[in-house]
Amino acid sequence: MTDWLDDEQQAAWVRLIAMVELLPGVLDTQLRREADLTHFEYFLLAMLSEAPERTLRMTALAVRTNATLPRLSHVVRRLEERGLVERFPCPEDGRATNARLTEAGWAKVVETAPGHVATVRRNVIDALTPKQVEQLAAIAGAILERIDPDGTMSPR
Amino acid sequence: MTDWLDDEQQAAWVRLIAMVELLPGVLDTQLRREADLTHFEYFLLAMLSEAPERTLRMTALAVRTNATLPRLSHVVRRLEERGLVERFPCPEDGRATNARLTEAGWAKVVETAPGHVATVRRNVIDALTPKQVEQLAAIAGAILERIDPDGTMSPR
DNA sequence: CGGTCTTAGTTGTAGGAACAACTAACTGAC
DNA sequence: GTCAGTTAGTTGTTCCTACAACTAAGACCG
Repeated sequence: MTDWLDDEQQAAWVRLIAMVELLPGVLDTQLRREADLTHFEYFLLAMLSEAPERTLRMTALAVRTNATLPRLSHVVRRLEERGLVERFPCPEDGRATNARLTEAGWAKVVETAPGHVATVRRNVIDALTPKQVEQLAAIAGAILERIDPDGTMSPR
Repeated sequence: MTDWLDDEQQAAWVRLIAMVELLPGVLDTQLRREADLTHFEYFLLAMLSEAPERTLRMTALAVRTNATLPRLSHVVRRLEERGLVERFPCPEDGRATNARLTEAGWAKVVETAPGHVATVRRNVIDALTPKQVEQLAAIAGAILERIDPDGTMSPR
């Protein structure tokens, strides 16, 4: 076995895996229950809500949510069917499509955010000391430089 | 908005989300390419490989891999069809089923582990200082106490 | 302009995961 | 013993995601 992990590394890795495996489920479950949204859908709506005109090109939205274009296309279609998002062709570029948050979509975000933030606090932030929060930002940043060198999802 | 996150917390959270969203894909892609396994399947085989007799009851395996029993049942069936695992009824309890790693399954783990460990090193461990590896273990441990209080996945 | 290449996005399909419903086997109370 | 309740797993359905194929529009080049 080439170059195995030592005990310290092994411990960090096992816990990281466990966390990475469990955290999405925790977030999805809460959002599912309270807003009938997956975490990905919520995140997508949140990205739109922060954009100018609450509008983004599909490609830009894909970058911000770290989704492939096909995946995004499916998800946006479903959200459009629920009236939370609308699509319209981009005037400047006939190939492009814009996605815009509807009023209902904005209301959904506003209504959903507090419960979501509370979940994040309860399960992550409040579990850590302020020092650890700072460390976590640095650690996650370092790992992202490896797995997401273009910084598409979290600009650095 | 009740009790929002401050900038420091926000930064840590955004990066954590990005990492949690991207890391599984990185692991899955490498294992898929080199061993035609998902990370979950690899992890399952690895758990079996460390168990006495390379055998575990389905329920015990579900706990260690943090899977629901239905999910585990499907995955083990597929692995059994590929000859990597075999199932047999537990002699002591007629309800129970044991899953055992076959020779082929063991060989698969042995052959796959080095590449997997290299990926883990490249994308995570080597991105961090030894100090940060230590911090990561503590941070992930603290979060797991919230999201996995029974410590099913990573015993503490 | 006509042909090729690239970019933007959609659609179709196949595979995995969550959830619910079901079966089989044990356990404990009367 | 037998009947209610619990535990162990499996099976089936629905939804989501990844991957591949396709369409349409702009860009570049002669």
